Amino acid sequence: MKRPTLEVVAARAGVSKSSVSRVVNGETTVAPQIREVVLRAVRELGYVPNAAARNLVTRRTDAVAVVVADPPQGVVSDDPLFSTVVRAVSRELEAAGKQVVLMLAESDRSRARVEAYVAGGHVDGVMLVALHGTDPLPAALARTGMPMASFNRTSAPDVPYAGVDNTGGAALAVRHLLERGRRRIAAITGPLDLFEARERLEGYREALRGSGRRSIVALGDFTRASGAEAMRQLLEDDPALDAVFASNDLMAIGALRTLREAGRRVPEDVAVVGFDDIEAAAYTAPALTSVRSPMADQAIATVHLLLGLIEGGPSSPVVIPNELVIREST
Amino acid sequence: MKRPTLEVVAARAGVSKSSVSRVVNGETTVAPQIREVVLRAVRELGYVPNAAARNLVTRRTDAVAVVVADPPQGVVSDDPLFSTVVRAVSRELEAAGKQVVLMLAESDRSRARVEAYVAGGHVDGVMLVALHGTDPLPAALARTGMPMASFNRTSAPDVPYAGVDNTGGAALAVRHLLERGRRRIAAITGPLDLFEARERLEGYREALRGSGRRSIVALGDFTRASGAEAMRQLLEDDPALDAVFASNDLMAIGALRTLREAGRRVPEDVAVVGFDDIEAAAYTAPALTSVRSPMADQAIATVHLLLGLIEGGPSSPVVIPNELVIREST
DNA sequence: TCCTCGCCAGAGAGCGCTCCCCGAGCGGCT
DNA sequence: AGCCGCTCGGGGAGCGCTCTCTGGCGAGGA
Repeated sequence: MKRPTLEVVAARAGVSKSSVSRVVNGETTVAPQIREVVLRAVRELGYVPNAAARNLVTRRTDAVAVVVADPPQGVVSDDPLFSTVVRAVSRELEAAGKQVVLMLAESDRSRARVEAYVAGGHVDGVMLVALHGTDPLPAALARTGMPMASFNRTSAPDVPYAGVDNTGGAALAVRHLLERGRRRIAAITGPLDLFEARERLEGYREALRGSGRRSIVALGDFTRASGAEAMRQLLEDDPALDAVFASNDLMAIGALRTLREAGRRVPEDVAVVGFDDIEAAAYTAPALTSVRSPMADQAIATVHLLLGLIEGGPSSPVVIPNELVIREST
Repeated sequence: MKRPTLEVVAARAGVSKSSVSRVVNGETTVAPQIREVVLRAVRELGYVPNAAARNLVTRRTDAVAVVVADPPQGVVSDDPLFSTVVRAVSRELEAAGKQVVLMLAESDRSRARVEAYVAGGHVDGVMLVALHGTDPLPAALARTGMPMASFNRTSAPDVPYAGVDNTGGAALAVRHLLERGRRRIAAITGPLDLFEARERLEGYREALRGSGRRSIVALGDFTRASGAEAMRQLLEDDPALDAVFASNDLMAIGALRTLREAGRRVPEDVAVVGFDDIEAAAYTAPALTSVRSPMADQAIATVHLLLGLIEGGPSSPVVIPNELVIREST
């Protein structure tokens, strides 16, 4: 089953290849009756342009690589971040007529693969998601000169990004706990090679600084399991704590579980705040207070950043504001 | 910044284009010293083959479309299914040297886009995810003759798929509830145009049939919110119920919330079983008993089905077995 | 009436690659 | 020694498209 080519369509319509090409590409300098007859031929033959041939000569691919980079153990694997972001990004890129080439950069091998692919000019631009702060990939990709934008800040300073106000959001959460009269407020932080994690921790410290309260920090990796484990450690270190700020909701969910097992009532004994306001936050028992940072908006902003860059426009980081959603856990 | 071509590499290495092509494509009929000198030239120039040119002549694209089809309201949007499946699929396809082109088929427009894209021969095969039973897309795509495999069964009978034993799994869950001595066992079903939902409901009915118990069914759409709502309705319809089987974990989580609000203790007053055993199931309060159906395995099986098909091999549906994971909720 | 200008269709040269085919070279057999 | 056959490198056509350039033709001005 061979697909018709431009030439076949031209023959059918009784015009030249050039004219068919012009019509197909929507150029205006075509007489109406020619356009008409060409369009009919296209329809009758079910003609679809061969993208490979077109790319070969135009040097455009109409494709964008969406690179999702996190370690194999999958810090974000079951994270709503992945689905939310990838979906929002796809939808937006498709609306802009771009194909989405999804690439996972987990191992060193796949990183090299991504780099070669991008350097090979198979895409018009690159969209980065979920990068470790120490990951060399963004810098390597930036060196190819390919237009690029990142969901959240990365280690490469010149890669434009859309991010949320992590520091401000964390401070918001902690101040809320202080207002509720909590005195010993612990934090569960994410992996500190991630900018989000560092900034959220900074916001926690900042808010606490003014209050004269001591900071108590346990390290997690943004997964539920790590949140549960960190909570166990916090309870051991300071049994008198009466509040916890978790750097993301998944860890907050893990913390809730540990608290329940330890017989602590939430929020009576210990108040809990999360970050991200994922959908699951409204379904925990008790429902989780969380800092809402609209990931979909952030994803869309990143896409627009990238599209602007591809068009040759300028780019400046975008910061998405966030707000506190108060539920039962505080 | 222009990339080097085959010809440039050939000149540098002092051999013909043909030889370079052979080396690059790993053909064996090349003398070692030629291979050596070519490889060095490739390295020195940073040569990367132009995929467009290659595709143009070989008619292979080394790309696979992963089509995720669900309505815009996003039945699976926050569903771990999306991230788990898309990740597993990507990883497996990348290992096989295929590019992953992610396409969402939500609106009619995007469905048409997918169809045109596939018909246009831009990919070597199609992988279908999350399709409604009544969706005309699988049949339309099947008509293009493109190799295709589906994650879960679809309405098009001749599309090979990898699925789980939905009927058996549901029956497993319900029999477990019966063994626990439950007498009024309700079900929350998913949207009935999905095969999974229909089959799981069938399993519920089948297991109940032998026991002389009545079935009580409420309709959900696989989201948490719908599970919560369905549970409210079930409590209203039959306040004496003492167990619920939810067709997926997300709805079970919603149901748990409603039960908590209604002051019913789980599992003392009402036992709850879910389906899928997503990671969150271990973190609900109380932790959720669920039918484990390894989605990643299923995704991988689907990929292998597709790859086999692309290679021209035969194909027969694969059914992944499942097991019951018993936790606190029953 | 003739020339110029503008507009629009057609011709054709590549884009970078693969792959068929040819021919050179060499070893083994008669 | 001559011939056959086999291995392996090179030449070059052609994949389907775009885009520049050319050419034809009608309109308008001198």
